[in-house]
Amino acid sequence: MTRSPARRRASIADVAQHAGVSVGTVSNVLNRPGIVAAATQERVQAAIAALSFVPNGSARQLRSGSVTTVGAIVLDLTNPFFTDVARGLEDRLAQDDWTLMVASSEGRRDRESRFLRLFEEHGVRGVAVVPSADDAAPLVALHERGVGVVVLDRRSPVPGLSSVAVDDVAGATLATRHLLAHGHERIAFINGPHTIRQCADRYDGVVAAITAAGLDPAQVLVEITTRLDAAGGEQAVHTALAAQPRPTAVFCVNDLVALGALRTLRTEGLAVPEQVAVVGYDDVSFASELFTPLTSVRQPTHDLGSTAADMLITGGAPRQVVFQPELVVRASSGGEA
Amino acid sequence: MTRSPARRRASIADVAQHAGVSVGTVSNVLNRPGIVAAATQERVQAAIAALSFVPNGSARQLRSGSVTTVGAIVLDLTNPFFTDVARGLEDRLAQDDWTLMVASSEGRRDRESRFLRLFEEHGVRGVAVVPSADDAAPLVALHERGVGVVVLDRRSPVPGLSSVAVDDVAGATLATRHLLAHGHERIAFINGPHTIRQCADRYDGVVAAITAAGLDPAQVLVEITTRLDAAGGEQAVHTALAAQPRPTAVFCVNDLVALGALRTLRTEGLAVPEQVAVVGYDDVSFASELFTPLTSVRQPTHDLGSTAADMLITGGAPRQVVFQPELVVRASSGGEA
DNA sequence: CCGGATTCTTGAAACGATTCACTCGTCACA
DNA sequence: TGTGACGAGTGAATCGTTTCAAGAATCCGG
Repeated sequence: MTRSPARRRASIADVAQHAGVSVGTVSNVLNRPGIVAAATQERVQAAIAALSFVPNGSARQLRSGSVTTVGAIVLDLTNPFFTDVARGLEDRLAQDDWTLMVASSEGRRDRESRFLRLFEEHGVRGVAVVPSADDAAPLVALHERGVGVVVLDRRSPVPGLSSVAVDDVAGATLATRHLLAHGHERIAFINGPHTIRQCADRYDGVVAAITAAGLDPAQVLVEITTRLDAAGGEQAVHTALAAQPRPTAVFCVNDLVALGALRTLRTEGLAVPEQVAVVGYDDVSFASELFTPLTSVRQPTHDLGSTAADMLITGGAPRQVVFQPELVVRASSGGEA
Repeated sequence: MTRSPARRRASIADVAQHAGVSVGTVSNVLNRPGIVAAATQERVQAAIAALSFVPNGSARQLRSGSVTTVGAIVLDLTNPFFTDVARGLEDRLAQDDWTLMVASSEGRRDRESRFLRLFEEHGVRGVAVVPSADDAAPLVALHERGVGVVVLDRRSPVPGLSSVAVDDVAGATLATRHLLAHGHERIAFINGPHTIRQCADRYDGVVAAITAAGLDPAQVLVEITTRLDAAGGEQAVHTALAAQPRPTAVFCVNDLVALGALRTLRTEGLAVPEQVAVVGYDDVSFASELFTPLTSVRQPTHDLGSTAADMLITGGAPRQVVFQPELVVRASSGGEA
């Protein structure tokens, strides 16, 4: 307690000296207590306590090679969808006493590769990544260097990588079909950049639904690209309303964007769903309690994470899992058609 | 590319051999390129690329001692309040190219100490912790071992530790005074366990406001303890409504709890604010867009995080910063008194 | 052509743990 | 009394970097 803060951390050698044993014995007390005599063990434990010794993780890892940490990179940690996925990862990892480090790429490739490198340098056992772009090469290379890799929330573009995804084309089709069934013939789709695969897939789903209904996407659809958060939604909806003819429905690529859209629609004095219908994506927890309860596409978030974690723990050949989304209809789209 | 995945990672020695130089030179290329001849540098870089060499972070750290990573432990990563704080930390750290590892304690001491230990073993430069309990001893000990420590979202109980907090007593007083001004004389306070200091402080604030109004807390107040999430709010509000006489207002310790409370009130057919007024805490992004826009206590979340990060980076003597909260009045409490 | 600067490069000693081949008593049994 | 087995503990090698004193090579002015 009176030790100066600047003092060097106690090492295993200090403990050994203090307890009057060899370093090997201290290490044994730490890692295989079974083979050390009880009396010796006590003395060593006392020394550990006296010096408040904490083993140096770098040294341990350097020598033994193994860790039980995995890294996760998501697009946006302030989006409840991704925190729920992270929770799923954590829960499954905790079962095997592994731990999770989470990082947020903000959809930027430079941040993604920086974290990827950081994780690799720290020798993580595996990574679960929601990619910021389509290029799988860095992930494949990482995998070839012996690090477990799971692509999260989108199908792996290459067969050599595992992935856990939800069918985004189907989800967007569900939502769009619903809006078409309500008679909307002019729909704004507030989306993120197509470099993010989920955004591209959802766009395809929207187009597919429109085409399947015998309509012309060029007539029906207005796509607006924006940032994937509430502020993005606020801005984008202004653009959407300026389109001619004016859309009667807005489909948002996620619920945060939808939140922003609803906010702007309200300040603009437009009634939802009477004047403008709104549909979101993710069905986050607050969707049901909004001023106008939000129709949204629900995804099995927790399972997404836990399945990915399971793949990293059990290893094995790459597999691609795809879950199916479902549409949760609420007031913002006018209810059941 | 054709290398077997099981192969050992390339080391600096492999690179040195491949490039026909010594390990020292490779290290210099990596860390002080200035002192290496251009031609040599090129050869080494080529070798690095050829072997897809990634330096071993453990070894580097073991030798050099220093890292620029800090760990953060929050109570609940699915609560937007804490992700906003984390974002504040991240933003400030990024300015100095430091990186953040986030972990969620779920309010459990065992998880908190596990992560604390993990961080220390990995040699983090500092930690920012929202403590799960009142005992500062482990944090003080950690600090004495030379790790930077900032207590987040509550005042440090001891002078030796830095902290960045918001005045919780004041925040709760603000909210309660507001409800009293609206004529509520029977108020339910849905709170978390008092072992979490924020919860205890907010309780004190509620009591202070009631007393200051010349009323008897025992008459006015019903406190219900629950989990700090939406599900907790749903349950607790049932208990609150069963109290005799029945409360006409519910003050929730955070907005997630308030979200659950609103949900239950709606399914129970009780009008907000006419039959039951509701006030939350944190003013998360969706508070303004709820079915009944939520009156809430706003805290400077981002600043909380960035200030903490700043303290960790700049070091210096321990200081305790306290921000002031403000009340944002919306419909759920009946608007301005 | 020499001495001294200057510029690069080298090689070996750390860092702090884990691991494993050994040594040293003890004890049981023939 | 000798032998083998067994339980405890030892100590040196090892992991992959960084760092630094010292060596090698080149250059320049006098």
